[in-house]
Formats: sequence, structure tokens, C-alpha cells
Amino acid sequence: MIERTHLRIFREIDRQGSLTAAAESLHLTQSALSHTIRKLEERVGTALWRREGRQLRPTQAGEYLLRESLRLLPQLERIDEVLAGYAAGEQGTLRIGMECHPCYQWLLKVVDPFLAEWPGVDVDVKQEFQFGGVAALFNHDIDILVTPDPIEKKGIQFEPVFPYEQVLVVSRDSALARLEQAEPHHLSDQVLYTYPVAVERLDIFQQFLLPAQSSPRKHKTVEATEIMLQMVAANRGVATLPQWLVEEYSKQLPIASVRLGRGGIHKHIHLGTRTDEARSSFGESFLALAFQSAGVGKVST
Amino acid sequence: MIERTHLRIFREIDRQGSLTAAAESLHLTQSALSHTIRKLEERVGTALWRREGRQLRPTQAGEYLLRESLRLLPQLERIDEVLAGYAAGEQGTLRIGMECHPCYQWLLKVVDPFLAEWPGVDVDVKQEFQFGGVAALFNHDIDILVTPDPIEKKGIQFEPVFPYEQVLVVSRDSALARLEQAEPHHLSDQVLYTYPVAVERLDIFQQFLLPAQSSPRKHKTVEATEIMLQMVAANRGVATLPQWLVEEYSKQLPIASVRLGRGGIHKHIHLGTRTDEARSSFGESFLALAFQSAGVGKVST
DNA sequence: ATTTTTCCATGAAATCTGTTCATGTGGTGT
DNA sequence: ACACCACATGAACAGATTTCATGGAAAAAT
Repeated sequence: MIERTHLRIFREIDRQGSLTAAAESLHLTQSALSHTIRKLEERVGTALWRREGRQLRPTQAGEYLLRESLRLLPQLERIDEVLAGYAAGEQGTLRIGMECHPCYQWLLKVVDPFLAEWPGVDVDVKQEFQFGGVAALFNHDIDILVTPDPIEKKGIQFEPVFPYEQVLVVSRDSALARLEQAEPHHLSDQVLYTYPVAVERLDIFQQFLLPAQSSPRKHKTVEATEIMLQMVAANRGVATLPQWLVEEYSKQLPIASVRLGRGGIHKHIHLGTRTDEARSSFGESFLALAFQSAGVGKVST
Repeated sequence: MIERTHLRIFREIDRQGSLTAAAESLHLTQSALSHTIRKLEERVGTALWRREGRQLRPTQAGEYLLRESLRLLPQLERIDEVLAGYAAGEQGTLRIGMECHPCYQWLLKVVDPFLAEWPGVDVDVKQEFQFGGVAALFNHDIDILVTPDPIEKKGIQFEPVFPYEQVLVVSRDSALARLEQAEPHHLSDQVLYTYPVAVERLDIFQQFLLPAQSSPRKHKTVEATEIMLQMVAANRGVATLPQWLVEEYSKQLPIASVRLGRGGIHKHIHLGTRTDEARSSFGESFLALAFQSAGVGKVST
């Protein structure tokens, strides 16, 4: 019934003080406005303006409508603006999914400059996925997936952004700290701390222990990296983490890293995106920053 | 840019889950909706829905617009309802102007049943007028003027609704209380209490004292009727009020009324309205109740 | 007091926007 | 593989909005 134009008309007649002036400022003829307001009054079924001489003054109903106009129009105009922001790609939310626990530290380094560059854009990081990160990406629950294990799938595209070596973390007091490289049997009498994810996704098992049909004395899971490393520092067990992360923490904690096997376990952080659709400009920008970070963050050699 | 229809479309597609169903419930063809949303997306400059197989799911911008729709549409619908109320005459404000202090008590008796009958209508009573009550009525500041002194003017119409006799109020202990009728000289040694209005509008002066070139010992003004009567009851002076009002208060206070002069001063409460325009149905109803009250309230004989 | 100007109303014609009709395309379920 | 279902699209149509031309009435100017 009441449309946005009507609200605009009310506000403009009030602002300009006359129908003629209002018509002008609405880029309409006086006639058009006159027709419009008469039709509106007919539809509503009550007078909205009193004709006083050559003046037009709102009735009670008109006053009410004027108040509502002044209240609602700015809200509608705000919508237009926000929408323009979306269209220009300056507004929105970048939803990032994380499938590797330690990558979080790396992500922060990318998100920081990103937020500075895109003040209108929010970043939302999700870590739990009912059907896995790739499904979440596919279902548009997230826009970018950060994972060390790219799973090829039609419509999804992965690109490596950050190479790192997965190493064994041990206490500096431990005998293991003096090894050139760790072998599976070295873990037989150790407690192994990992993040609480399925064993299938733990490289230490898949690429190191299981091939040698070896296993640690005990396997315990920990959520927080700090806690995990404190346990290791206290010589209560060992863990596996990216080399660069260990390096960072070794400034604060008495820990050391040992290569896993002869060549070590080498991995990449991958970024997954959907191929089908056009990426938002801020999405593009995020990826660019991510690739940049690869150079800077490449601490392990 | 964003019109009400668009908001409706967003809400309906969300509610119904499909464009086809939404079109149905909006009494449109599927084609019409499809055209409309494509045009909207073109104008806005960004996709608002993702086409997923044969499903239609909102994009980020679409989600935003959906939230705003759910928030704003009810407000717009409320406007329609209120406006319908105005049109049906069930909604509005009846602005009553009062030019006689003691009439307030009478007004309350009319307003009470009126409010019960018109739950959607507010009553606003104004008592101060920069250019007099008639001007206020003429300028649409008030809709009904309650006054004992009708002033004929083009476009304004007065009707008497309530006859009353203006009497002298005295203490029961006073010697005056035994008089059949008061004469001007009886006030020469009395303090006269009146409401704080111009002497020209006080009948006790205009119709009683001044013609006899008499005056009270002292003239004091009081705002509140109760205070005024307590002063009188305490025998500190006299006042003039409508007979029926005195009668009511004499149940609680030791006061008595004395006729002013031989025939007494007889007055009417008049209701003034604008002649030009159609009265609202509740305005009509108010007048009807007012006339009714004349019969009931006619306490003086 | 008369004239001029200003502002709003109105009918008919023109234009524009939104809608329908008819049809096409592609994903979904059996 | 088939029918079905949901959305897309182009052309034609209908209705609503807008303009043009004009009139009337109040206010301002002469």
C-alpha cells in the first residue's frame, strides 16, 4: 500500500514547504505529484493534506505518515548504501575455514593486514565442519578453506601458499633433542600429543609411524598449542608441529625440533576456493596477501 | 532504489523456499518474479541469489536484504493498518481547547465514556492559547473549543451544550450564606477569589460589579478550584463558580451558594467547531456525548 | 482595485514499468 | 532415459505513472 515513493513525497513536501518545490526536487512535474498524492489519498481513504488557500498542510494522518517517513527513509537509504558497498566489493564477510590447527598462527598474519585494507569487510573463521572443510566450501558455508590436505573435487580449486616442514617437537632436556633425525622406534616409549582430530588426518601416523608399523607408548590429544608445548617442554611427551611454529615458541619454551625420518615430512598450507563463481574483490585481495605471506613466512629452509 | 516490493519478494522467497511458490503467494506469475529479481540485481550491481541447480539461495548481499526485509516490512504494514484506522475514523487525536476553568470537571465526565468508546483515539486538552481559543480552533491547533463565551466568526460554529448558573460561593459560617441573593455592595468588604484570567472575561466583574460601579475589598487569583474553595470555606473570602460545581464540593466543604443579583447570572458552556470541514466520526461522537451530558448534568434548576 | 504571480487541480495523451504468455534450459528423481 | 520441476528469457500486452496543456483560486504586487 504505502510505497517508498510516498514516504519520499511526504518528506519532500515537508522539507520544501510546497508541492511545486517538492516536485522539482524529486525531478517530477507538479502535475505528477498532484496526481500521485490524490491517488494515494483515494486508496488510503482519508485526506492526508488540507488545502489551505494555496498551501498544503498535512492532516493528522499526514503528520503521522510524515513522522514515519522521516524515521524509515534513512533506513531504506542505508540499505541502498550498504548494497552499493556489496556491489563494489567493499562490504561483506569473508568466511574462512580452517582444517589445520597450527595454521591459525599463520592465518592471523594474513588477516591482520587484510582487515586494515578492507574496513567494510568482516572475517569469520570457522573450525568445525560436520562434513569436512571441502563440503563446507562447496555448500557456501565458507569462502576459503585453509588446509594442509587438498582434496581434489570438481568445482573446488586448491593452491599451495606456504611450504613448511612438519617436525617432531621434544624437550631440550630429552635425549631425542640430540638426534639428527627421528625414527619411528624413537617414539615407542614416548607419549605423543596431537590435536584432537581423526588419526587419518595426522601425518605423524599416516606417513611415519604406520608405514613402520610402529606406535607411540601413548597417544593423547590437546586442543591448545600452548598447553601441548608446555607438556613437551616439561618432558612429558612429544608432539609434531610445523617447523616455523616450533621456532617461534622455542624463544619462550625449552623445546627443540627434530626432523622426521631421513628427508623429513614436507607439507604445504593450501587455500581452497570455488572455481565456478567470480570471487569478490576482497576475496581476491585476501588470496594475494596470503601468497605474499608465503615469502615472508618462509622461515624454515 | 530498493522498493517495498523488493522487500516483499525477499521475504516471500525465503518463506516459500522457491521463486515459483513465492510468485504464487504474491499473486504473480513465476515469470514476473524472475524478471523483477533479475532487474533488481542489475540495478544493484551484484548477485542477490545464487542459482543452485533448481534452487535459489540468497548470497551474502541477499541475506542482508532478507534480514532488512524481515525487519522493515512489519513496520510498513503497521503503517497501513494505522492509516486504515485513520480512514475508518477509529484512530486519531481529538484536541480539545478549554477556555473556562471550571468546565474541566464537566469535560472529564464527557471524556470518560468517550475514551471507553474509542480505544484508538487520544484526547488532548489544551488550556493556554496565545491568540485565544477561537484562533486556535481556526488554525487547526484544536478541533473543539469549550468556552462559556462564544465569539461568532466565519468558519467557526458554536453550540450551547450545558446551561448553568454562575453563583457566589461563600462560607457556611459567613453572614452572606443567609442571603436570598447577593448584591454588589455585599462584596465591598470581601476578598474575591477568581481564576487567573483577564478581568474582561470574568462575569462577576462584567455583569455584576462594574455595572454597579462596585468592587470587592481585594481581588486575588488562584489556579486550583480546590484551593480556592478551601479559602472560601475558611471564610477568607468569596468566589464565583457554576452552581452545579458548588453543589458537588459542598458535600466535602462547609460552603454555600448565593444567587448573584435578582435573576442570577445564567450561562451556557458552548462547544465551538469548524464549519468548513467534515468532522471525524469520533469528533461527531464526542459532540453527541457532550449533548447527552447536558441532560444528565443539569443539576441546577 | 486591478493585475500579476504563485500554487494546486484536472483531463487527455504519451511513456514507461511491470506483467503475462509462450517457450527454453538444465538439474532431479524415478 | 524419462518425465518432471524450477528458473530464465523474449515478445507482446496492460496498467500505472508522467507529462502536457489548461483552469481556478489565493496571495502578492502594482
